[in-house]
Parts: sequence; C-alpha cells; structure tokens
Amino acid sequence: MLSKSCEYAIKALIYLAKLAPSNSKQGFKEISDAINAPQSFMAKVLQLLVQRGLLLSAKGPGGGFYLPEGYRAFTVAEIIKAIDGEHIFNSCILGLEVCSAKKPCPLHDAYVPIKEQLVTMLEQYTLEQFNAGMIDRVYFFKR
Amino acid sequence: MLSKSCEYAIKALIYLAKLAPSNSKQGFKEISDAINAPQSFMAKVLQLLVQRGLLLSAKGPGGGFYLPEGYRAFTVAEIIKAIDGEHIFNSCILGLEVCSAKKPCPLHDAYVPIKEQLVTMLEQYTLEQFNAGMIDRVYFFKR
DNA sequence: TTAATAAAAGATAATAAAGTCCTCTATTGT
DNA sequence: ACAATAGAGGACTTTATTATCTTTTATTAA
Repeated sequence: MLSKSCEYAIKALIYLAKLAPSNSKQGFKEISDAINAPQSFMAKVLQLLVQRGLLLSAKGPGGGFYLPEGYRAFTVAEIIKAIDGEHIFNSCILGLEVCSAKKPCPLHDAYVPIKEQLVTMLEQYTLEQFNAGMIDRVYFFKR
Repeated sequence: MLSKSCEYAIKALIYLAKLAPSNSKQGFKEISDAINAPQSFMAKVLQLLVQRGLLLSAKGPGGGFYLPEGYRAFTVAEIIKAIDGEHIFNSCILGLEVCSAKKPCPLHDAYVPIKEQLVTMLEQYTLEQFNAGMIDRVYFFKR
C-alpha cells in the first residue's frame, strides 16, 4: 500500500507536528529513534521531504529539521503524493494499467467506492487534526 | 496492496470460472495469455493454487488446470489468503506490527472502518458472483 | 513401449525496494 | 581562521519480489 519511505515520512511529520509548538529543530537521529526508522534511511526520506517543500532544514550546530509555516494544513494525502506519487489514488486493485467504469477489472465496481473513502479520509486528515486528536488519545509510532 | 502473484491468481481463477461451464482444461500458456501474465511466472502461481487446494491439474496430453467442485463459493478473500497470507487483513496502514484500539497508530481510528469494508467486500465476492455480474457487464483482465 | 504432451520442481537471473556507509558542504561559535 | 556540528549527496549492499529457463515426472494415445 504505502512504501516504507512513505510510512516513515508520515510518522516523522506527525511527530514533528506534535513538537512544533516548542519549535525546536530535530536531528535525523532523534526523529529516527522516535518513530523507529533506520537512521540513514530516515535521513534520505527527510531530504526528500525538504526537496518537496514539506519540511525545512538547517545545517550546522543547532541545526536540524523543522516544519514550515503552513504545516498545520498538510494532509496525509499530500505527504503520500510527495513520496509515493499519485499511484495509490489511481491504482486498480488487480494491477490493471487501465481500469475504469468503461473498462473495469472484475473488482472495479466493488473497489472504487472503498478507495474513494480512503482517499477522502487521507485528504481530510491534516497534521493539525492529529494534534487535536492527541489531546485525549495517545498514538504510537513504534511497536 | 496485493502481490503480483496474487493479482494473477485472482484473475486466473475468475477467468477459469467464466469457462467452467464448458469445463475444458486450460494450459498455463492459454491462461497467461488470457490475463496478460508472464507464462513461467503464471505457471508457478497456478502450482501454488493447486497446492493450496483452490485448483486442480492434470498432466499429460489433454491435461491442464481446472476448477474443483466447490469453486463457485470461493471468495476473493480466500484466494488472497492462499497466496499472500493474512497480511492485508491485519496490517496497519503505517506499518506498525502492533496497531490496535489500545495501541493505535495515528491513522488507526480512521483506517479501521475502511479496512473493514474492504475485507467484507473481499469476503462477499465469490467466483459465482463474478459470473453473474458478467451477464450484463464485460470485465477486463488486461489493459 | 514409445513418442508426445503438459504440469512439477529446481535453479538462476533481473529488478526494485530497503537499508548502510562514506565523503562533501554549509553553518555556527570560539 | 578553525574546529565542531549537522544536513546533502553519492555509492554501495542487502533483501524481497518478479521473472525466466531447464530438467524431471506423470499421463495419454498410437
């Protein structure tokens, strides 16, 4: 469904959003440890997020990764698109390259409404909402 | 979501179900061509389906693959379990090994109801229903 | 009983995803 | 200017998935 890169990206941004009020920059090691991702691999993913404009970074002492101004409005869907692309939003459950109402795979009619709900959910969830949710709910990033 | 093996397995069984009334055995090459799968790879997947009891085979001239008696009741969920295992039925969208109502990942509460619908759908769809659907709907197996 | 057919099984290759490691560059404070 | 810090970038390794190829075994019919 989601690549490992994408899972780590979502977790990292949610984790940073939770810390954002105090606004301290976080190093890739701290982030990796917090969400249980391999350090060097996480570093790559964080670089990607910076390139795609979902994250900012500062080099040198006191540096690290931190969220840009508008972070509260970032949706999970945006994060997924930044890392994995549009694939899961268009994809056919049986892997057909063309799968539409006119040329449906056998599961098309049954799967489309479910996928629509998934997409809607991913587009509605913002980093802000996670923080709101976390007031009365503790979320986990590692097993 | 589903492995290629699993996609091919589902397509192959739906394809065979469509032909089942005339009951002729199909060789792996014919099946591969019909659903646009690589021949040798398809052969492996068909062998797996035979081992898991979802398909029968006969060697020698006039041989090939054919469906067992109870095929009409096979659900898509069963086929998936036979090839990919239980994974997609239990898995967390963020890849946590443990993700439950008590220890939820940030997306758990939003994802669970959608996954439940998916599972329900996969458990309800049988090979028989595909054939019924195909009376007034033409499905595609290749692009 | 032999030749042809077709699946089973095993070994190998190609590709992609995930993960690691090393060097380079920019920034900060002394 | 210099040393320390921390991200950026490149090359590489590992692992899993997907795909191919070859040999073996079983079956059928002449």
